[in-house]
Amino acid sequence: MNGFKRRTELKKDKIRTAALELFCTYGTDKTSINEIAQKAGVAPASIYNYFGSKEGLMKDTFINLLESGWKAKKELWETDLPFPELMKRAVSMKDDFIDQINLELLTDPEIKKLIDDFYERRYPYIVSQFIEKGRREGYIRRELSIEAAMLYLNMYQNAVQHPEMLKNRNKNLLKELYDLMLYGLAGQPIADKTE
Amino acid sequence: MNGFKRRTELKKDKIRTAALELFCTYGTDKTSINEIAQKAGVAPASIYNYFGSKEGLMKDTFINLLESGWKAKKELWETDLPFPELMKRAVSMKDDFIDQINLELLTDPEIKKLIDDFYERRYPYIVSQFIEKGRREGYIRRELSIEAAMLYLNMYQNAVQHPEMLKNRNKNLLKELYDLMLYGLAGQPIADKTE
Amino acid sequence: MNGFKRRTELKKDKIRTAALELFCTYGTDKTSINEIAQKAGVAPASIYNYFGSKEGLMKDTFINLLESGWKAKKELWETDLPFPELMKRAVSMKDDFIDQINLELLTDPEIKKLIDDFYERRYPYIVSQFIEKGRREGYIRRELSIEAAMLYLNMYQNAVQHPEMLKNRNKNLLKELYDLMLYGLAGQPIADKTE
Amino acid sequence: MNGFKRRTELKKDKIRTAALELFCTYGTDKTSINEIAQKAGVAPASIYNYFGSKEGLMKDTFINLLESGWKAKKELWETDLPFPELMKRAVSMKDDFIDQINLELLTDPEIKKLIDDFYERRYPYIVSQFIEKGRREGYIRRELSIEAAMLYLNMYQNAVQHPEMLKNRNKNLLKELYDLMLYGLAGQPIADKTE
DNA sequence: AATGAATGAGGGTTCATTCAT
DNA sequence: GATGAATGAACCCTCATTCAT
Repeated sequence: MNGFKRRTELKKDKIRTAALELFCTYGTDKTSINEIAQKAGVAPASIYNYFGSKEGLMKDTFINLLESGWKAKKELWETDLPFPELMKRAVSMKDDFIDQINLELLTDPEIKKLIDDFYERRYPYIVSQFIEKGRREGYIRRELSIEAAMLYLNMYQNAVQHPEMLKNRNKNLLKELYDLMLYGLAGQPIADKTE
Repeated sequence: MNGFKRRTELKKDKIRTAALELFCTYGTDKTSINEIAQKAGVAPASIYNYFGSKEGLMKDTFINLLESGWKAKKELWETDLPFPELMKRAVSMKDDFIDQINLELLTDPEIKKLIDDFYERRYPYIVSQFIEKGRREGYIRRELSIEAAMLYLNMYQNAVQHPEMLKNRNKNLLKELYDLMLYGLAGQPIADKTE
Repeated sequence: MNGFKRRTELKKDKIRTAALELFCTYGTDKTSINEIAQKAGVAPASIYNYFGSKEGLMKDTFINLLESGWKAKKELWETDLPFPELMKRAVSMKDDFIDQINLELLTDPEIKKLIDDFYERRYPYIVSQFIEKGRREGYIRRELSIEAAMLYLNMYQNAVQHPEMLKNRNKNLLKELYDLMLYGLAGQPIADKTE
Repeated sequence: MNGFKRRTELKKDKIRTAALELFCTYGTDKTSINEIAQKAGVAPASIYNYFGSKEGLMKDTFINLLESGWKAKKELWETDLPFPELMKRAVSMKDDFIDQINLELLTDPEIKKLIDDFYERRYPYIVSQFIEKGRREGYIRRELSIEAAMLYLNMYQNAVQHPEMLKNRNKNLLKELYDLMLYGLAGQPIADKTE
């Protein structure tokens, strides 16, 4: 890559960074192209030169987010942590993955395909590995389907990352939630092994 | 109530209905007063006559939603269903209650007070009754806190009502989720008693 | 006048009173028909029944003001006060007469005629009497024209009633102004005879 | 300054000119951004690009007016004209200075400060010089306060510039007014030295 | 290639006025 | 005749996008 393209790539990244931060802080709707341009130190028109439209920039941002989130997740799964600890970390992992960016983009076929790929192939694969580990270590009963486990994980993730939850971050409450995750309303909480 | 006021009330309701639907579909930001007016078959200015401002309409919509949701919920809790059935219904009950409408309204003191009242008094009361019933019937272990139970319920509710879930409404998946609710990842699913 | 018409006249007056007060406080532009109606305790449509339009109401208000102002002024001139005192009172007399109501009405021929009548006939008549009195008592030099005297009086009236003047109502400043009125920049102030 | 900025500055000035004229003719309230834009030959949105808001444009217009008026006034005072001529010119000098633009802007702290500076420092300074000159040349009696002189000048300025006065611009009337300025109602007019 | 300027389309809101009862 | 409801036109303003340099 020559110095010309490198400088271009640098500017694109500055735009991406600015956009991501503003999008996550104020939402895509409340973030104007002008604000992004100003924060990135470029002219508004440049954003159009690079990304075509606001939706184009959102798409780019979203895909980047998805991929980097995927990478982090994959790294986590590939560690050798004991199952309960892995579970806790997976659940509490910041996941701008999917929630931060509004779903109205889903009309875009490229995005739709990516998300489908993600949900149909990549995510199930990783979750099935998670479940397999859980089974091997005796924490997950055999008959649980992957779909149910995926939903269950997402559910916990949403709950744990809910603003109210984050605000009153309460150790006991979190511990109870993790117990519920393993044993449900009826089951017996086990003695804590990791904390 | 004379015919005059009745017709007024009717129009107000048409506006409310249109607003609710559009707010829930597109979000409050992406819904313009013009759209609402058109869908309700009134002039935009009429909405201002009735509700003062867009925020006023949002407030009205939100409060209505909250109260009618509360009423339905209360009725449900007061039935005599066995605990697992009650749990399923509570969780699958449509609850635009709080999630559908954006939280930036929370600046309004009236709304804030209502929500606080709801979360500090009404909701805990009902959940504590729910838990008590679960304990009596042997489905909930004694040491579970009300806070954790509230969170857990909300979590399931959000999951069950998640668009994707609703789209692929899958009997088995739901059943698995309910099992997870009672017994977690590790526990033993019991033979289904209600289905 | 029967009871019917009397009640009608009463309502009209309530509207007039409300309108005058609001017009003078906020200006005619910033006063809405709805506000007037509410303050007067009638329906907005009633104002249209009585006065035809907002401009109609403004016209009515303006004429009333003009006439009542005229009456007060006339009464003052007909007293027997010594000239300097008369002058002070004339100048400091609250004169919503002409300034309070915006001049864009002047397009209306009826108003225009009234104002012309006022400025061409009634006001010169009264001022000429004032000047005559001033001359008789030795306070006004003989060669001063009526037009100039009219302007001069208005000028002082505006100055004395200027908000800033009213705010810092300063006895000495006022006294100086009255001296200037009689003797100008160059002349000798006389010993105060009235205060 | 390159051609780019020059053209921008030109457009800004076109907007300023259009705004000033319309503001003075119809008042700031009755002048819409659309009208200004049309008269200036730009898009309404451009006005917002340049001045931020209607209030911003008003502020700019007002400050420009104030400063340019000040400059003209200062130049006048610094000439060597004899006192009566100076006085005439000062009074008849077009002074949109302060009266033309509505006072509701005074909420803006920047404007408020400017006006205060003007009325507390700049204007008194110039008037005191005027008075000093008048005294030296024997036209102003020694005991007259600066406050009174300021008021007196303003008063004449308003009168001379009053629309009706301008309409019927009458040489004799004006001359009488200037005599009144120097000698009041009672004093002796001097033989005219300048005309 | 990069930019600052320019804008059209649309948003929320107000209000004098008319309409239906 | 009196009213509350209803509205069209206009206002200020924002912003994604295009244009001229």
